[in-house]
Amino acid sequence: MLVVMRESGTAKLRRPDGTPPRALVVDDEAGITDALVSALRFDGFEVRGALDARSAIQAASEHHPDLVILDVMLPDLDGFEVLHRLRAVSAHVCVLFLTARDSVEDRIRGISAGGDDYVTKPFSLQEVLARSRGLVRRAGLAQSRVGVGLRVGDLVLDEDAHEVRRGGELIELTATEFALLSYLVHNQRRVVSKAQILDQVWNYDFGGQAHVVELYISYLRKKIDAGRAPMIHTVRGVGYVLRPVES
Amino acid sequence: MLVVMRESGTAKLRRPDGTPPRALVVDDEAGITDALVSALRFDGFEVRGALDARSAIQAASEHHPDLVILDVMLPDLDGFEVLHRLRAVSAHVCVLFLTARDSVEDRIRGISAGGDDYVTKPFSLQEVLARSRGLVRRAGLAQSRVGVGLRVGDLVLDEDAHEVRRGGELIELTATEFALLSYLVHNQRRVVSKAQILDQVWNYDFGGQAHVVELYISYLRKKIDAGRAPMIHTVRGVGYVLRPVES
DNA sequence: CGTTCCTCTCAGGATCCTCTGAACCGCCTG
DNA sequence: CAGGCGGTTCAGAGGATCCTGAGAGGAACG
Repeated sequence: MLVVMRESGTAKLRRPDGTPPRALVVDDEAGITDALVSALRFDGFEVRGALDARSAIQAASEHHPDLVILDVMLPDLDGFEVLHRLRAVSAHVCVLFLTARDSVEDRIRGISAGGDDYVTKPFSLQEVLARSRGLVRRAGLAQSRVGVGLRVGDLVLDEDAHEVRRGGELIELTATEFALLSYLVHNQRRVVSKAQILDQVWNYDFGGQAHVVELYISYLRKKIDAGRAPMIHTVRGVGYVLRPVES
Repeated sequence: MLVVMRESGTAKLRRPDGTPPRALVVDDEAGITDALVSALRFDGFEVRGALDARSAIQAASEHHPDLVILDVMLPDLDGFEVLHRLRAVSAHVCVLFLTARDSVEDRIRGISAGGDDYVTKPFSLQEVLARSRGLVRRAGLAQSRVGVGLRVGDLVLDEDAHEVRRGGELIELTATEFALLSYLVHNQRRVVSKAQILDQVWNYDFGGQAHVVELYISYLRKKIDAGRAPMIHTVRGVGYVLRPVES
């Protein structure tokens, strides 16, 4: 259904006809919907947003998304009822549920299957993006695992296996370190500000200071760049950038 | 009728013409149907779903499935009657019955001859998937048992024989341990969350906490990894992953 | 109907991760 | 040259996460 096209290290998701994959975001909090819509759009999806179940089903029947990001708690309809109707419209759709941490979590269980996944609120945009990419990729590449790894120079990042290698050597990263590096890899050769990093990598309810970013950059350097030609560069007053060595 | 194609350790079911095997899921509970459809689809089947006998027979005559997963208790028609009509349409279709625990169990036992099987509710998705794979594989490979074993490094898992070996040595596992390992093997090199594991390996009505998963991972480690290079790895805050030793 | 085995709950303890605070460094500017 | 600013790094508290032993309850089996 979908194939992965390589292009200078980053894998780009494409449908068989060459068009970008389509996503639909459904959440009644406009702020969250907007953030997800623009994040997914920037990541190469063609996206629609909806604030309630009714318009979500409407949008799905016009737009035929490959992926639906769906808040379980909607004002008008139950999330599972929505899922069933969505499946009736387009059978092959993947669903990524958004749930509150403790309340609905257990109700999800027992219903979600291979084509579905879920993320608990509050989440980071990177988390949702990573899961979305994973779902869509797996839906299209059931028979092949080629193209999963992202490459920057001799740095390879496998989001499925949660694995990072530099020059073949496996590097152990914590969850936050991995999310940060993943963000840098997806934005390689582009300077990203500390504010952007905070927005994308940390949970949206995180109230802390940009100092954490500096700290985790420092951690990453120790693990990724240790004793090697550095790939993580500081652009003073602007942010950070990940570049392949020597260019 | 069907052959097994190997690809880097995991076996993939294929029909003789190279197309994926076709399945039809019939259950009047939409949640169960959706979950099974999605799970089978991600396992490589081409799947249709139906909520009642009438549309099931309709779908079967259009879709010509190799496998039908059939709830015995349907609103409009008896499951056995459905089976009879399905067999009229396509003679050598495999049927996997879904039955309530106590009600019809013994009647099924008599009925289920000649390659058919049944699973009692509440079931785990892994259980249904394993039986489905088994039925379809046996229907296509009556004379040969090649390709049954799944391999990850020196770990070999035979779903038919319910047998696990590491480095040739036979390892005794309980039913739950086997189901968990089977799930990990089918998702080798991919990190799976505790929530995903609960969804797939435990019965869908299981109300317990994700803590059980940790417990069974611990059991598995003692049996699989004992005194050897570990294959089961914890990814803190994310889940677990099964990897062949040193790669 | 008794025995055995399996499954799950509970709780203690160990480990690891994350973030705060503060010291330090170097560059730029006044 | 002094001071300020941005960035880096260290050390440690607190918390989250995970592991494992002990044991109760129940299912399966003879």
